[in-house]
Amino acid sequence: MILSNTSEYALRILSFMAKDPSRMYSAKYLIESLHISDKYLRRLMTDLSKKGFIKSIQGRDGGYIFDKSPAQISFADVIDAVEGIDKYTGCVLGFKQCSDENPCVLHNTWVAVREKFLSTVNQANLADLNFENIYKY
Amino acid sequence: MILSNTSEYALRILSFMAKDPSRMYSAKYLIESLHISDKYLRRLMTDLSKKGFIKSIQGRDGGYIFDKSPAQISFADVIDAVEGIDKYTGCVLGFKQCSDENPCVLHNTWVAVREKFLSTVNQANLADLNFENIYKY
DNA sequence: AATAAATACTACAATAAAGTAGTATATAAG
DNA sequence: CTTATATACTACTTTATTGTAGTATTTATT
Repeated sequence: MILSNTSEYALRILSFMAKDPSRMYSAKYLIESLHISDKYLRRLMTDLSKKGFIKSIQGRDGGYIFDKSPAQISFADVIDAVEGIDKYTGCVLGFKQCSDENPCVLHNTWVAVREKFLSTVNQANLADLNFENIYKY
Repeated sequence: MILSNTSEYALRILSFMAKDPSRMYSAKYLIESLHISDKYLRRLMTDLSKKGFIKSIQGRDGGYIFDKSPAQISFADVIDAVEGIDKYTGCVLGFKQCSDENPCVLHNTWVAVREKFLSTVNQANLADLNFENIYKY
């Protein structure tokens, strides 16, 4: 996968929640629907709360609900919060000094891929998805 | 980085060698030029030999030389040999049943990114690079 | 044949990512 | 105020990737 597992999970959870963005989702329901392990999902949800995407409601009948409008959350925001978008902005051959002015042998070719990736994850937001298919595992 | 470290190293080494594709390169020279650790580079070169990209010349004054024309080696070939291209062809949200016929919420958006990536790595080959800048560390 | 200088192989070590266990804390409901 | 049920926290375990060490093998040179 291009993204890390954790980014993949974060996007999977948040895009699942975006289908009905004003309701509260319990950890249990998300775990059963999306087949992500209990403790791993809970830890990730705590992280996403701290980053301001969602808020958690503790105690009996608690769960998670969006704290920010899904329309305000781009995929790039989520990836950046979870694993850092910087991972995806560097030289494909790993040369630190590579730049537009000082390009590596593959720079111009690769920039096109990178721009496509970045523009897509920046423009795609959680409210603008095709909800005809919502997978549950 | 989108690619694994090992893919990055493999591409760095092979594109470096492609500047002068008929000469032999010793491990020592590649290590010094590209700052990849001794044993790691050697093991990777052995793998690349087994995959048919290069051949090794053992014994005194040995080294590595292309076994196949760089023009015949695409970036996708190298990535596939080193870490498997399948990692980059799946659903961005990790749903195994996601397909054109049964798309996940992000499928159509993501296909554009994936196609750009795949077409680029398939078309880019080791002979068709811009050698104005060859970095050495 | 001996030597020197190179690659090949096998096993191990270090690191980072992913996943798990157990306890603590919070809160709605009765 | 007690209980049930939820999330939060801390530490540990597992797995995959990356990197290292040491020995064996190969071969040009003398």
